[in-house]
Amino acid sequence: MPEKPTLDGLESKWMQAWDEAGTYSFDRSATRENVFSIDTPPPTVSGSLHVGHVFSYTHIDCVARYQRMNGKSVFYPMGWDDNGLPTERRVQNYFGVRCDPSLPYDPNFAPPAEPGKDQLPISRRNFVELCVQLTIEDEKAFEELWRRLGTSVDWKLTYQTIDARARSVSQRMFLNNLERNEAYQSEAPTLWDVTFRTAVAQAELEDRERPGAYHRISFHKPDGEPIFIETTRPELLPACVALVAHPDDDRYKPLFGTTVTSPIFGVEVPVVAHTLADPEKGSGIAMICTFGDTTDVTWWRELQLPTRPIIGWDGRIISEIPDWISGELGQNAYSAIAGLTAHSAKEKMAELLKESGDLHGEIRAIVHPVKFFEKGDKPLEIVTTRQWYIRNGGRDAPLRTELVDRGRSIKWHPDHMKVRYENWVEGLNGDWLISRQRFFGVPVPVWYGLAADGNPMWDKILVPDVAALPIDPSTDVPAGYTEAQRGVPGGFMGDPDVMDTWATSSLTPQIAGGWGFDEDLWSRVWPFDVRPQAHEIIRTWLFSTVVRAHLEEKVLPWKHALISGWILDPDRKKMSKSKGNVVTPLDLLDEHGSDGVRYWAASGRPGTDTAFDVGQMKIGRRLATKILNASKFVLTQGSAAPEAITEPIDKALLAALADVVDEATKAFEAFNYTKAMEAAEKFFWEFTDDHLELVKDRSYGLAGEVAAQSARAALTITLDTLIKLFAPFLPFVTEEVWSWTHEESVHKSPWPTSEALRAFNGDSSLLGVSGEILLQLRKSKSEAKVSMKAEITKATISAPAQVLAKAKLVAADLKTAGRVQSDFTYAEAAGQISLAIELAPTSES
RNA sequence: GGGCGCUUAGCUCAGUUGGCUAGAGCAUCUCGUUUACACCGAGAGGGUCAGGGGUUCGAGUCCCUUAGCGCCCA
Repeated sequence: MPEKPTLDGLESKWMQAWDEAGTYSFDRSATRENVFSIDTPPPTVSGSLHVGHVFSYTHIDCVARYQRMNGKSVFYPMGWDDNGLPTERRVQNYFGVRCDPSLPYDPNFAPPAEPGKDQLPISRRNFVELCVQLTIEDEKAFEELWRRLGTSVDWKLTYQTIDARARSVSQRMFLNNLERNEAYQSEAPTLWDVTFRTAVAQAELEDRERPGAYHRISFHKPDGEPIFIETTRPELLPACVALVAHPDDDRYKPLFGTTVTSPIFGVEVPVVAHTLADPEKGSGIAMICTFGDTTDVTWWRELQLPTRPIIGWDGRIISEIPDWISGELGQNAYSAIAGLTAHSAKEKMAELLKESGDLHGEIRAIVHPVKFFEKGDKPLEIVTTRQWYIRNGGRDAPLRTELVDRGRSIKWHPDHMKVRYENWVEGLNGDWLISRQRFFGVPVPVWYGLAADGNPMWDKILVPDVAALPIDPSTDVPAGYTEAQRGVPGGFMGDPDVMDTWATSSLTPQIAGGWGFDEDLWSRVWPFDVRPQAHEIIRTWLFSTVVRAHLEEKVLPWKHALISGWILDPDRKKMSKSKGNVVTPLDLLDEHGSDGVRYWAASGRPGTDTAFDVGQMKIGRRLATKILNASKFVLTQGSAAPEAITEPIDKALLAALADVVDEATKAFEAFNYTKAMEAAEKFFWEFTDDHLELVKDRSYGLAGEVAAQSARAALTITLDTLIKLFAPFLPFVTEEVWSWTHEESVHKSPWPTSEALRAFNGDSSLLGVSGEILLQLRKSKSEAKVSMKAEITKATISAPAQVLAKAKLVAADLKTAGRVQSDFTYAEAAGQISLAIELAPTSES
């Protein structure tokens, strides 16, 4: 035991010791009922480290540490989510390169020392190599933070969502889905990000309020009479396929079944009826285009309208003049907007309409919700492409019902988070689009046969042998073919796409748990006990994981979902980089200590958004310091056998402690780590402030050896128990204190139980009586503005007889602790305890 | 527009099935160097539990309603 204990240096000391001793190693001889398995979020390593990480990972770590002490073999792997768009973006900026899949691989390629002004085009394989290289660096920084924070992860179990095992699991699961017809391809209108030139899924969408403008435009009836529509997208006029109004709208009823002609382009389009047309909106009649928004897609599908696409994959107006525009005027107008971005085309179109006299009144500015890719910064377009989908109930009511039921049978912490899941599943409007036209991801593991004319036969899907996984169809060759047949008529071609990141990270339990490659491990961990995560990814990560487990095995992937809240800055806004209020987590850990920061994090209950508060971290650090000092005191007193405990107040302490143990245990079983910590903390401060002060002199031996032994034995038991109760939250200081008297780690010691403590038959109400008397003794000195050491000549305790009887049991300790010179006198009285106190005259008075 | 959550002391938050004379920490004020701890200790002040209505012997807690904040979904 150090002379002057300190928190400084505990992190590095114990990080290393735990690593060397394998303290957190998963014991894979344990069978399923003795395992606690955690499917923890693989963080996106290309993002920056922030306090949100520290926050939520502390929560599950507290639970993991409790379960470990509770006798479970804890399966707690860490993964890194490195595949996907964020990494591609980071590599582009970091190295100044971009992926051009048409280029050949350059084995001698080295990235420029400094990113140039223009991004250097490189082959896909070179690009992927850089992605892998950079993520390995990023992962080191992440691991360092996690270790520093004291997460009790088994680092031997780490995986990456791009590593060979993950790719293999992901591809194998996809092939299973394909075989069961749960994965399918479809040529369909798709939400498309023009910047990244990839399809995006419903789960990746977000609505953003954007300025727009209503343009009032006249179409023309056969008799030349105008009919007015209002649109925010006049540039799509050449893509118009019909006008639509509500079937009950008397203004337009006579027009249904007739045709009108579009201005400038002179294209004849039908007027149709559909209930989705809103009579209140604009003029009540709208143009349907290929495709302005998802409602256009619905109309197009349900009314079986033609397809007239004019927006290309790059978000610009397609250059070639469409064949449905025949007149010279229309063709010239189209040429004027061809090649422009949607934004520029809109302005040009407005000009042209003004010239032709078909733009009426003022352009009316509005603000309206526009769909964006959550990682993108241009509005999504809708283009028709061939994509892969996985069924998720989005267009299949029975499956949807099954998935809603699955969600309901998860034990959510807090419970109300389940509605997020239900809202999402019930609002799905299509299957899960999993193919992405990107590069750094798990390839869609199929090839297609090429017809004699060289065109792909999309329905002639060539699948790899499971034993060959993972594969890359752009370099691997399907069975029965040779590389020479790639891209030639009668040969084959690889699917050029990769899968959505979520298509792989929805399989983290399978990847970490050994599905398909370590059946022994799988049988010990599956289904997992808990999925900890933040609420904003319930619709993505949580839901997609449920989908995959349901499709594969008709089971839930885990029993519990532990949902963390967000970190809010002091203005109650979500912490974000753009606001410049993100704090570097390592600096925080340096300044307040890992235990201090963990204390703050653990004070945020499941699902509750929590203010970023260094004050709480300071309190946590103070608690850790207090634990050091109180432990030093208790352990310096020496110990004694439990049988030595004879004093009623010592037994009372243990009885109260038993209640705390039960409370903390019950809270942990309900995943309420905050409540468990608060119970321990409240008791600890009462213990140090009152009980230690009360029994200190007796413990020194001032009342004889028998009474001293009773105090010491009770103090030791209490301290040991408290250290264990704090261990899940403050792993460093508790380990330090524990190590003074134990060989084995506190983190592998058994969680305390209350039975042994209750066996002393203490009466915990004694603590309340002694505490109240102690308070009044102190108060009398405080009000007299004298030292706590000042002597009291006489004190009379007034209380009901029952209470007086209890007071007498503690009188000896109270007398010495309060520096009362003569024995207490007692007066029976109804009501609260009250004291009449006479202070010894001080030298000044 | 639909849904979920929140609103309790200056601040951050507890408050179980209604029993509360509403708690804690921080901050504030006063006092105290006491051999575990000055990164300390002791004591004190501070609240119409967002507003309104209802149920009940009794409401911070249950019901209705209004307002504000946050989030999810459309």
